[in-house]
Amino acid sequence: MATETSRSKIRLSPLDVPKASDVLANELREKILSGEFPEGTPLPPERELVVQTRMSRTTVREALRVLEVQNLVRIKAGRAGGAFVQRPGQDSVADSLELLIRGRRIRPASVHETREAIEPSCARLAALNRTTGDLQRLEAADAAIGSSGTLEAFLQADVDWHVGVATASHNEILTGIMIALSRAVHTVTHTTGLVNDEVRAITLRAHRSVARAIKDKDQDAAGRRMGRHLHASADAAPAPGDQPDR
Amino acid sequence: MATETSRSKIRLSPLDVPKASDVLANELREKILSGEFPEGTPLPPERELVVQTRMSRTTVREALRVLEVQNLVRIKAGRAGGAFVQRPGQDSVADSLELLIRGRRIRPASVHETREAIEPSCARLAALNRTTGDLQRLEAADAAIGSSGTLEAFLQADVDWHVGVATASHNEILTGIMIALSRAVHTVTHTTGLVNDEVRAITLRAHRSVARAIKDKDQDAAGRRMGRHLHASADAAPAPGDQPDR
DNA sequence: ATGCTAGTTTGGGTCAGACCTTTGGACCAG
DNA sequence: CTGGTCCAAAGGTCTGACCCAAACTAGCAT
Repeated sequence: MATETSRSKIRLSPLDVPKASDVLANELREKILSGEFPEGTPLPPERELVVQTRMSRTTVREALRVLEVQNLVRIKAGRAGGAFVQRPGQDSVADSLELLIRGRRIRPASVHETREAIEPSCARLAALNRTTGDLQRLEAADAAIGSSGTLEAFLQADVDWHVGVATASHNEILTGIMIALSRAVHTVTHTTGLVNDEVRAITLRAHRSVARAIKDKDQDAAGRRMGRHLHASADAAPAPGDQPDR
Repeated sequence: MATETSRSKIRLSPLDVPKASDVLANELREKILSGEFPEGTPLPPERELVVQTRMSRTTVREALRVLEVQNLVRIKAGRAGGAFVQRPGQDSVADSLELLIRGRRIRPASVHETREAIEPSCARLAALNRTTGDLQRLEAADAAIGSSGTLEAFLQADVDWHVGVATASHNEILTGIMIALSRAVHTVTHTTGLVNDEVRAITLRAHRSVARAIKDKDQDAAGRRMGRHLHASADAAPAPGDQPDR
């Protein structure tokens, strides 16, 4: 069994043979991320890239498609169209987190757990870094909660408020994560949701209380109140033994 | 300036005309996420999809490529190759966060801020949910820190330990985020890093102290100590005015 | 029988070229 | 000022061919 077929001691680590389209994609990605291509720059048209790279149009297109999926370029058709450089935003993080949550069947409870882990910190940072513009946005979202509205409108306003707090933290990473979590919560609650007037009133009061702390730059109070708010709404939503996956 | 050129009040939201390849990609993505195609299932070969969907191979390939970038399938060449269904893992979240951090020139300070926001919560959850296997992994990482080693080895071990804590929280979302942040910190520190024996000793002591709390299921202590550890290492690393981008 | 070697098959990767569709602009008619 | 017509640029799709990689298979030589 132990047949050593090699007569030479020369050893090579397994070579990777990258696909041509990946090579191009990587090349372009580097130039984008390094800032060599600032935002909005149009990449050369596909047929132009073909002659420059000596690759086929198929390959060039695949590379561009990859970058598009990664939200590094936006591709428009038609005259004056083409691939335009874009900096990746919080949305792309949100997309991939959404895939993770859906694909892995992550329990809503886990999502909530994550929010409880993160949002108080968001609130603390918001209290530290908020601008007056941030405060206005929070108030606007709250206004939409109290008044009127369908279930859909309520959920949207609630999400807006929480994302607003994250934005006020002026930390783009946390903001991206919160956008993702909010989306997930939104869709889940949409189906599970029982939302009556009492819930609205309670939510509104909690939000206002947190917002006041943020306005007063009181980090501790902001974090503490946000924690309580989340904990309370966790109790309100039924903790389902529905899909006890992991 | 206020020229209202429209005489009609009828408003339509912009219609999207999805690309054929996106239609296919979405279709397949749904079936994957819904669990209809369990992990490891081979999708039909490209040429087979062509006859089933009546699309060209180009289009089919583009769709598959999209799914590959989203980490929903793994594509292998050669006989018995093809596209195999894969559930998205923490890595894909890490990838997109990495793009965000690099592409937006997020300051190392912001990354650290995010860690300080998240890791104490990870530690608290770890204290709640850790298994004995988790504890062993933490010890292993710490062993690698103390002994020997190049700068590279130290950083890797440190990252492993922190990811280990996240893993012990048994919250896949937090784990994914931590993997991403760790990677980012790793590369940054790699260049900036000043790491002497004293730093190693201090790091080791802090880790052990957190690990003990996790072992004892003492949530408060775990969270508190992790917070202090991060705060301390933030001071150790120079707070650079290097790239004060935003 | 054993073990290497050369085909063979299945499937992805790349290429070249044609044609379709979308979009912006220019120009013209009412 | 409005609506039509046409053109050109650029992405989107299709066809069909060929090239490579991987896994199996059949011989052939020892």
